[in-house]
Amino acid sequence: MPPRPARKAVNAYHHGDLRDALVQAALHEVELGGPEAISISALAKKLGVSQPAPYKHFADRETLLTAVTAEAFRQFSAMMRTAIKKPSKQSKLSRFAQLTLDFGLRRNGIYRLMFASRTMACAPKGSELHSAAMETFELLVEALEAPAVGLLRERSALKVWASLHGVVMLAEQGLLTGQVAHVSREELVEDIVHETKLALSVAIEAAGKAAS
Amino acid sequence: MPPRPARKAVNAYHHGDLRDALVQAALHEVELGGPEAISISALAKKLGVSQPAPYKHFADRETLLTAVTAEAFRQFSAMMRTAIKKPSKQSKLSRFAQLTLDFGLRRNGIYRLMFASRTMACAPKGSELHSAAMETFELLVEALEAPAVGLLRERSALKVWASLHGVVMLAEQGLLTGQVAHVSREELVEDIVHETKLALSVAIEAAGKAAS
DNA sequence: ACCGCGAAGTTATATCGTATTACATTCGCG
DNA sequence: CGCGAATGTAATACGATATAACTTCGCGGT
Repeated sequence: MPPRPARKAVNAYHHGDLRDALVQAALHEVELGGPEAISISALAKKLGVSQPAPYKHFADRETLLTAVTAEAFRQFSAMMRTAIKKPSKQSKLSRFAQLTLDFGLRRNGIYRLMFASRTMACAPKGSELHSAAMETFELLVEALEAPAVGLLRERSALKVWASLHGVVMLAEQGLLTGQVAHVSREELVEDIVHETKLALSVAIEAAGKAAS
Repeated sequence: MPPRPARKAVNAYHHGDLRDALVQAALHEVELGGPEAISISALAKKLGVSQPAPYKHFADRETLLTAVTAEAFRQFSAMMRTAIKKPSKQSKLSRFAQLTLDFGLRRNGIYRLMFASRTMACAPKGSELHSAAMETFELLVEALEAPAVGLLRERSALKVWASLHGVVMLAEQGLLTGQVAHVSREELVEDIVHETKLALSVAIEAAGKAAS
């Protein structure tokens, strides 16, 4: 199952698993300073290898970024998967939404890498990255806990996804302060969740009536 | 009213209005290649001045970016202002929304500078940039065409803003393709507009009853 | 009229990050 | 064991940011 066997450091000359170490280290850097913060040479120095060594594993900075983004999506998915699995007082959708907001603010650097950088836009359709992102989206659809009626679920999921993304961005950019300061982020998210559920159930019912 | 008198090129040595020329040229570059594309030295070369000349007007790259972003917001606001002024079959909100989507996709580089870069997040509260952004938000509130009841308008505006932003981002990143390809962007936006109006009128009515 | 100061530009240079090329070391497999 | 592929290093070119020190010019005061 693991694509790369993760061999241990073989000796002093060969690092042993530089590729993976690079991705992990980069993820750490991105968490602190965002996508712009990662520097090939800085990573190389931190890992104790020569500056051009990373280029044996990644053609350029962009390629590394893409791999890091894919890893970030996998971690995000894993988190969500466990979160919506265990029973709770809240609905799955609500937990998904609140966790996304939390992730987006706490680990904003990574969030921006995933959702607000050019990296995603450049990912070809079948790529590792694109697949990882689609899988995350599937989790959201699942969190809706609604029957599959046409593409109603997918459409609702898109709207939630978009709204959540917007809230995170606005919050992070300080545009949720000022006049609307006491509309808390959490409240706003609950609003979105609530409206989404309502709209979806109405749409499903309407579709049901139309069919009968 | 104009902060800078825009003097003409005085002679061969002094450019005359380098500051403004830099902002305009940068805006052009951003439109093509996004925020990362602008390079002080490239701009200097394009404008026919020496490479360090821009630093007489902007302390560093970040500062230039901030000025460019503010200018972008002003242009965006101006566009919206005229758009929601003239009468139309569509509602003001609908036009605002569709125009935002259009702007976000057509002039994506600039859009990303405004809404998806670190620049905004770093703008202090009273800054030129922050004010320009707030003014744009006010236009959206105006486009809602709803009476001011508490902060209900502002809350709705935030939700629309967030949703629109999310749709633009998703569309641009190719995440609106695939299974949900035939849910068109425009349709999605109309959905958002419609739901927003509905939710807002319900909330206002509820507030009215609670008061009586 | 002139002087001089400050704004705006220039040349030269330090520093840093990306990326390539040519060379060295080690792994693993026949 | 020995050879090729993978992986790492050293040396280097390039381009961008940024600063320092010097130059040019407009303008306001005397």
